[in-house]
Amino acid sequence: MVKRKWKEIFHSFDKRPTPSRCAILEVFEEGKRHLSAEEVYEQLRRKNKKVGIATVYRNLDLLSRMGILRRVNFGDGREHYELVQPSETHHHHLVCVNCGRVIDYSELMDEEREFLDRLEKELEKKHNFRIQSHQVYFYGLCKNCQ
Amino acid sequence: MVKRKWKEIFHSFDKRPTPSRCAILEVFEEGKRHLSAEEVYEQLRRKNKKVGIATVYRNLDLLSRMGILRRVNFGDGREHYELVQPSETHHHHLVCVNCGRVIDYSELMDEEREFLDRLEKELEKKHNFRIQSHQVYFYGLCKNCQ
DNA sequence: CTAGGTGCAAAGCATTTGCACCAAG
DNA sequence: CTTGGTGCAAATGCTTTGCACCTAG
Repeated sequence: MVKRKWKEIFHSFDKRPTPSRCAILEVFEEGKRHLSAEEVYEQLRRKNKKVGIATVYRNLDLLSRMGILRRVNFGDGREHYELVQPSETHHHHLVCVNCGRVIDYSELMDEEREFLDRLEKELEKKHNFRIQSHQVYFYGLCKNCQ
Repeated sequence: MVKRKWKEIFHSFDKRPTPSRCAILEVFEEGKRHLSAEEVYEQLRRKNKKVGIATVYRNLDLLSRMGILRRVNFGDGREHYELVQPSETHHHHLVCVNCGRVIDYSELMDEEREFLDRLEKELEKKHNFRIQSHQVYFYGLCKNCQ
């Protein structure tokens, strides 16, 4: 089931909540995080949804432009996508430089948001730049790779 | 001229400071920032250094693994590289989502470092993760694109 | 000499595009 | 019936690799 809110977003962009698009959103709704296009395609096949890989790419791009998904890049040579949670203004990752494992974290988010908000205001003024979002990545070794 | 410190790093990795490698480092030393492989290649041609593009890729990778360069990704489909400044433990960017322009900034770095250091310690303990570095990206519209 | 480096061309991958066909408003 | 959406295959673009040749220690 695709949330009413999403249908509204689709219509506000003059786009249709097609079966392919809903199926893709369902994959992310089921708890899968930061998936690559190929991984989304794989999940769809596993659920017996036949969607071409080109359609997956086109819709991941569309959903990102609509603000439903967010592109993230972990330096493994392909784009990954994750659901933008309604209450969330940003989202951060620990990336293992050895095995590529990615951990999402939310520690100290309040403090972090407070600090980054202040920094954003400063940067906007100084560089005449309108900041829309930000991403923070930590790189290192996960417990298995140390 | 390639700094003595770099030669030492090369030798500690059992690699040679070849003309190609020195020429690549010189491009970055001349103030060029976050260049793609193709852009490095172009700069070399402009300086009449004949280095194959494959060698550029191989050496950008090598220099990154040696910690002399850092890979950065601005979401434009290719990797970029920049010099790691000796005194610098991290480096941040404002990326224009419209034209792709990238601004480096250094405001509030002390406060930022203090905050991020604290966050890193917390994350390391909680996730048993050994953090080596981090990157912060702000996305938005530059003054020309607003 | 001998391992490390390089250039060139070919190969590899992730992603995009052209086009004919399908489907919803 | 007309615009938007899709599948398929071909094309693209960045990056890597195989291999023969070159070069510094």
